[in-house]
Amino acid sequence: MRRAALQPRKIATQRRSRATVDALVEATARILVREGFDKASTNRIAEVAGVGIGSLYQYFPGKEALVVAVAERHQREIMQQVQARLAGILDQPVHAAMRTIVAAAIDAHRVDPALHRVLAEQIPRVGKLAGLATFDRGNYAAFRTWLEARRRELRVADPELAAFVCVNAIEALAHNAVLHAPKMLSDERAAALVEEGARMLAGYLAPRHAGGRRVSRRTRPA
Amino acid sequence: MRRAALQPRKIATQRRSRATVDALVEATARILVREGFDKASTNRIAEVAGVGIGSLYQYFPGKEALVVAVAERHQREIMQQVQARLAGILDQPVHAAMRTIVAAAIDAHRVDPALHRVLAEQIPRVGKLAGLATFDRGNYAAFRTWLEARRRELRVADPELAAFVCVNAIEALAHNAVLHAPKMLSDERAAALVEEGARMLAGYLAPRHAGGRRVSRRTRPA
DNA sequence: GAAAAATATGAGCGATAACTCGCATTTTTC
DNA sequence: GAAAAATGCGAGTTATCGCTCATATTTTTC
Repeated sequence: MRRAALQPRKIATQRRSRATVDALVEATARILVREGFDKASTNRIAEVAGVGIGSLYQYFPGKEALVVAVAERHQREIMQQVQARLAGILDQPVHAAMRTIVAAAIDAHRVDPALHRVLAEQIPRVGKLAGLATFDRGNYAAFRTWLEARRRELRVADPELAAFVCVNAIEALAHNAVLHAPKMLSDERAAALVEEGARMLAGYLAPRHAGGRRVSRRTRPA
Repeated sequence: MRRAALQPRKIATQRRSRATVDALVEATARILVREGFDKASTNRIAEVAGVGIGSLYQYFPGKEALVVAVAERHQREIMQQVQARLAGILDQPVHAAMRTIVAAAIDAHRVDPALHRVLAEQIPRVGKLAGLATFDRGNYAAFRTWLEARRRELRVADPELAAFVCVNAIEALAHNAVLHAPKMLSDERAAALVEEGARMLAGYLAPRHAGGRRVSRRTRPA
């Protein structure tokens, strides 16, 4: 009788209750992928999870919270897969770094394409979901940091602007290749796509010498 | 009693009934923008349109059809605004052409940003909606045609791949600038954004000389 | 201007959703 | 091993949705 009466939702998580929560999140993900967002009612989620509806509402205030939990789990998986690949990026020349980033972005979208699609489509509706915002901001900030670290080798007048252009281009390329144009990723073509994307970005950031050598003595007195 | 009994929906459109249809479409657009997709129930649409629900179902088979009608109207408005600007593109050098395209894409998204956002978010859910598919395919095909017409001046090994890369980059830039980063479009910065995008694309398509002059005698024996 | 066709209406039906609450079962505590 | 907490349950309440249909009103036809 500690504080169970109030704050009826999402409180305790010890022992088996953890299994209940996991089952609910897993069921939500399955339904989102196999039956679509509209079929993911709280009643159905509980049913698929093999859990009573009452239990669902003990841990989640509603359907949105379940979807958020699924999105966060998915994001965690992507992050793990991607961050390892981006570790060595500081030691690579510009063009190679871009190749790494584009390839990593595409692979990130391939972690669970069906789920990623549903989440990407539905996230805007789900209470503005801080999750995706965080995710994108993270990519954006990381890229900006990389840009500024390499500013000497590049020709970037406005890092914020350049980061905006690059991050959006990379994300769009990866997203649409995986979700809307699978033909672009069939073996031979996949490598070509990565190479083209990398060439575009490297050419944009370091115009004259694609290799990444320094190119002009200064970008501006500022 | 021509054929009214069967096919009860969406048949006749003469005289005042046209006004009813217009009122319904307009009401749908208003609700989508002001209250969101979820609040756009058929009952509410009819209410806002000042029309009985029965009338709604005489012209539209359901909510989806209303949303499709709104999307088609929005797309028509965009097309009118954009096609004029892209007319002179064949006479422009590569870099200038890219500038025109990027600027046109951004302006297209500015026709009615709030509505565009809702439609972009909800369209994936609405019966696969042929509308957007048509729209994007059109852009894609048009760009490919332009690419092949200019093949001599460019360095494009695979037009399909290049079109994919460019169209996605342009669309993402415009979409996110207008809908997620309005700060990028405040007067001075807007021009810079267009210029950066154009530079990236032109550099990608015609690497050595940004101006658009010919650059290599052939891309491949194929 | 009367019959017929077209158009407009809205109460209400059936379905389904989100969510509650009183109670059963399991686990922990001492 | 008994009391107490934690956890699990699901029939039932409330709300809203999409949609129909019998009927009323307007317009057209001749």
